[in-house]
Amino acid sequence: MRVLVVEDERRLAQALRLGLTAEGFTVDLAHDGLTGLARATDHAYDVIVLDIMLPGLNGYRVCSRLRAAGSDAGILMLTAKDGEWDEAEALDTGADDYLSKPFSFVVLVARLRALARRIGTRAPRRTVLGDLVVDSAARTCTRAGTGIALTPREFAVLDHLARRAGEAVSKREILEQVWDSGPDSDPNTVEVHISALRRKIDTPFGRAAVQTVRGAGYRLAADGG
Amino acid sequence: MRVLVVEDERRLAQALRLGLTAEGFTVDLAHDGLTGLARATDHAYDVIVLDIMLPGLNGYRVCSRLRAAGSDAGILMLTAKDGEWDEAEALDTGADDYLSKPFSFVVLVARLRALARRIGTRAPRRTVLGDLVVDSAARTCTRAGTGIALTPREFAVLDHLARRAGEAVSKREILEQVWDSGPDSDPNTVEVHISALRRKIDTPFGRAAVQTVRGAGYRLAADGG
DNA sequence: GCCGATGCTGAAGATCCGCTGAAGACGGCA
DNA sequence: TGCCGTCTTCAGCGGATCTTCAGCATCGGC
Repeated sequence: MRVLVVEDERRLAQALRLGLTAEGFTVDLAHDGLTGLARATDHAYDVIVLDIMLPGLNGYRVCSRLRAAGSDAGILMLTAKDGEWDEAEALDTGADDYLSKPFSFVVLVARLRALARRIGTRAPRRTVLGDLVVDSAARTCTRAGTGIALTPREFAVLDHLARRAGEAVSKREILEQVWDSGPDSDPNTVEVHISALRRKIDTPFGRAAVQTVRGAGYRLAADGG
Repeated sequence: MRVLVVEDERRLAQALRLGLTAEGFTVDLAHDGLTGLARATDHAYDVIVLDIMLPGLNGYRVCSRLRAAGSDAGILMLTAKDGEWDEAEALDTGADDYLSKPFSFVVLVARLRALARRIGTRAPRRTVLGDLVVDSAARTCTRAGTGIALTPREFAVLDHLARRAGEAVSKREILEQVWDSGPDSDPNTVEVHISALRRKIDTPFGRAAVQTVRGAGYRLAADGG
C-alpha cells in the first residue's frame, strides 16, 4: 500500500516514515505543499496524509487541486490542535478523514487502513480519454470541458465502451450488457445508438472517438479520438 | 448522526431514544442481541450503544460478530454495575468504549460524541453547495442565507442527495436509505417528494439544484444549481 | 468497376418515464 | 375525539426516448 506523507515538520515526517514502513506501507515524503501536489499527481498513491499547515500551499489547497485533477486517492488531513481548523471546509475540499495532533500512531495506522479499505471498494468512476471524460457515478460526459447531455441508452453504451477503452467490443456484447437481451435481438439497435452518440460526442468537435471495427464491433479510442 | 441502541430494558431504551433524539441523533432501537446484530449489519450506524446482558445473544457476541462482518461503527458497551464485567474481553471483541450503569445521560452523550469524532465519520456535518447549505446535524437548510422549512421526509431526501452531491442517486437507493423499505416500494413516492423539494429550494430562487437523471435517478448539483 | 455484405441514418409510431394535482390515510397533539 | 400537517396513492398529461424500417453509403474481395 502506497502512502504519501506531506508534512513540514521533518522530525515528525521521519518518524511517520519509519513507523509506517514498519507497518508494511510504502512511504514517500514531501515537506511542502507544492512538492506534495507534484508527487501526488505524478504517482498513484492509495492514501495521502496531508498536514493543514504547510509552507507554500496549505493543505486545503493541495486537497482541492488534487481532486480537481481527478485524483481518487484517500486523503487524511492532520490538524494542529491549536490551529484554526474547519472540519466542514476540509471535507468540502474532498478530504476523506482527519486526525488532530497530537495523535496516537496506532490510531493513525488504523485510520489509514480503514481509509484504504474504503477507497479500494469505491467503484472506479471517472474514465479520462484525452479531453473526453466519462463519469459513471455522476452519469455525466464532457468533451473539452463542455457538458454533453446523453440519453440513458446512449450513456450506457458509452460507459460500456469506456470501460474497455482501446478494445474492440462486439455489438452482441453491447446488446447483452446494455440491453441484457438475448442473442436474437437486432444489432441495428446498437448502430442507431452509436450513430446518435457520434452526433453528440464526436461530430460537433471534429473528432472520432467512436471507431467502427468492421465485422467486430466498435472501439472507443483510448486518447479520445 | 445515526445511533443504534441495543438494550432489553424497554423503559431505559425508550428514555434513551427520546433523549438522544432531542440531542440531534437519529435513533433506532433493538431489544435483543439478534435483532441488534441484524439491524447493525443492515444499516450504517455511526455508533452503537450495546448492553452486555441481552436475551438471545449477549453484547460480547454481538460485538465480535459485527467486527467480523467488517462494521466500523463506534461501539459503546453498557455494563450492569453488579454483572460480571470483563473490560479486557470487551475491548478484545472490538468495543471502543464502555460505561457502567447507572450512568449520567450527559456523560453518555459526551462519550457518544467523542466516539463518533474518534471513529471519524466521513459524513460532513454541513454540506455547502454554492449558496445552498444543508446542515445534517441541525437538520436545517438555507438558500442564499434564507432559512427553508422542510418536512422530515423532504429533509431526509435532500440530506441523502447532499451526501452524494454531484453523483446520480437512484430512486431505489433513496427508497432504501430514507424509507428503509424493500425494493418493491413505489418510486413515485420519491418523485412526489422531489417535486415538493424543488418547489421549496429551487423554484423560488430560479435555480435547479435537484436534477433529474433520466433512467438513473436524481443528482444534487455540486454547485447548488 | 462490380457486387454482396455490412454499416449508417432519418423518420415515425409506440412506449416508457417522470411530473403534478388531488384525495384519502395516517399520526401527533390538544 | 377532532384538528392539522404530513405522507402515500392514484391517474392523467406531456414529452423524451426507443425501436423498427427502409433507403443509402461504404467497404473489401474479385
